[in-house]
Amino acid sequence: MMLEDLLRKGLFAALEVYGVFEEDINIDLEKPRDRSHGDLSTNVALMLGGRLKRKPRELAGEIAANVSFSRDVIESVEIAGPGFINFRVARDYQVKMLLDVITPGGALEDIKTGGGKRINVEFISANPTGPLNVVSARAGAFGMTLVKLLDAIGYDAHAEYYVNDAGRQVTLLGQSLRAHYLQLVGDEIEFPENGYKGRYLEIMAGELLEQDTEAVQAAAMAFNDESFQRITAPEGNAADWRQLPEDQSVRFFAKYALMKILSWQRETCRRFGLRFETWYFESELHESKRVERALEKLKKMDVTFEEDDAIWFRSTDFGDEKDRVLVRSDGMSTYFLADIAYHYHKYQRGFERAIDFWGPDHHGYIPRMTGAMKALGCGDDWLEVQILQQVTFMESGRNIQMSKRKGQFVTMDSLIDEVGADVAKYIFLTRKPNSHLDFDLDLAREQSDANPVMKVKYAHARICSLLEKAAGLGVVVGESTADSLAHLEDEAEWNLVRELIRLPQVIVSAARAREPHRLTGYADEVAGLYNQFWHHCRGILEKPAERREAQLQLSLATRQILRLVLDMLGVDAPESMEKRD
RNA sequence: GCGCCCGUAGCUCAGCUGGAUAGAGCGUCAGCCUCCGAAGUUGAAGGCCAUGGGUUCGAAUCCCGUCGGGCGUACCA
Repeated sequence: MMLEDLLRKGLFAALEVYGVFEEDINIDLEKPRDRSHGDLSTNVALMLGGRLKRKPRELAGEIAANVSFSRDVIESVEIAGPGFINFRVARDYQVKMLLDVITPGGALEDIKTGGGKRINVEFISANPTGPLNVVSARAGAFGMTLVKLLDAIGYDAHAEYYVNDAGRQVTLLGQSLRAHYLQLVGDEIEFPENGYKGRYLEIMAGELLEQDTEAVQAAAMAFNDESFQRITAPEGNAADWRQLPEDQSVRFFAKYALMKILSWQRETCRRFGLRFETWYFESELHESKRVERALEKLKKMDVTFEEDDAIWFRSTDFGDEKDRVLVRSDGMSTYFLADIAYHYHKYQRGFERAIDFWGPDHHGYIPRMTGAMKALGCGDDWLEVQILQQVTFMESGRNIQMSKRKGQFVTMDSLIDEVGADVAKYIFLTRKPNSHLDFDLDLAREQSDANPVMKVKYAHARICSLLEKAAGLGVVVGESTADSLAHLEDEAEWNLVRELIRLPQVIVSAARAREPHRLTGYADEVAGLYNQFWHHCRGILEKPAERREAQLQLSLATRQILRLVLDMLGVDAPESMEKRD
């Protein structure tokens, strides 16, 4: 049983005389900021004071006198301030907790309460009309870490990427590439209005010009594999495409562009350490008639109506501010309908819950989408949308406007090239999801001490170095046991222990709140406390055997926990780092 | 106009779902390596938590108003 549960149980036993039971109140136990206030603290007396018409401080005194815990667990119970009850946890018990955290099958197993339920986490899902830009990097870092967090608390989380390879934008993409291509061969052609003007399409057109059909087919073969088989190479001879009727040739160009761009996007994700179990293609929804079937289902649920020759969804019944079109008056289905079909298929694929990460420009889309899922009977909470606020990129003190059509944006690749995936991910993950983020590219490029991730990596490398040195001296660091950790003495050591044993609850709270950034805060805290311990307890290897053993064990435990957290953040934990001047 | 998000140190941001004296990094100033890794560490300076009310034992945190900033308000995707 976790310590908190143990304390709650004891407190409720003491509260029975007041007629207060578990269902009446939620007992908070938290780690006080000030260490003189003990290891854990509760405010029950303050919460119950008003209700029981008692002075909180007196009530706290009574409760404190009535709770009984084994001395092996709780060393002392004190009341303080306006009526807090503070518990001091026995140090032997803290050691026990630490062992429990670092031992396989221990505390980190106990928090796996998800029962293996499948959760779909969809993120990035950028339009396949250009290279991924840096905005996707933030979503990638968040999504991937959330997947790992959910797995850590016992769910079966599934990373998914939705590819919008249908609709008008794809046609526009084909027209754009075709225009670039024809311009290269000297044809007079007007560039499509709102076409994609990025350099990458110009370059792509140039490459295409040099390739023969076989090369294109070979590229398609290399691109396709079992996990990613949707877009195939366009048929026919590249050189002949310009001779075809426009609509046909546009389709060919679109297909080619999609293939190339998706291969870029996939490669960028790979470089950034993102793994998607599924790349889901919108085109498949149309081909498999899922879009039509979703519409039929909605009609059957009686949440649609016809007006002005269009078919509408009664999203106002689900809290939306107006009803939304599913099928336009010209008979074309909307993106919204395809999206409903997509999410409904997620539901049918057996996910207990779906979490989507969207940009702030889509927040108005939430009520209609969650509404549609409710209408289809998926359950009120089945679809959960997390909005990731905007990233503003600063360069030379100015904002960079991101526009794919104009071809002005910072690519995710250039971010990885310049600051490295680790640094980028860590920085994104120190911010909470719903706040705007100013990303200073100049600062990031400097690789300076402004990178908080370095402190954590450094602490890890330092521990590795210490353990290596110990091994070189013939010092054997054995199994971690209560005995081997029994000789911790210094306050700096206990401070570290207290932080290390918080790991399970940090993971649980970060996962439940969908706030992966709590992990970076924790990593930073652990690294800082280790550094303090380090400076305060110099000369570990020269100490008497028992002290040395305890401190090496503590270092080992710290390293294990840092590795685990860094792994969740997708950040490498290096054995050594280059020394700096 | 309406809706959503945000406003915390000079700058970039945390603040563990309402707790005790508001935190970190960068920048500034002053210390700490003949010693296991100084990308570290110890300390100083820097705050009317945008603002005015409310809720209560207690508010940066919850509610309402105001002011500022971002985004959205399509038979686009």
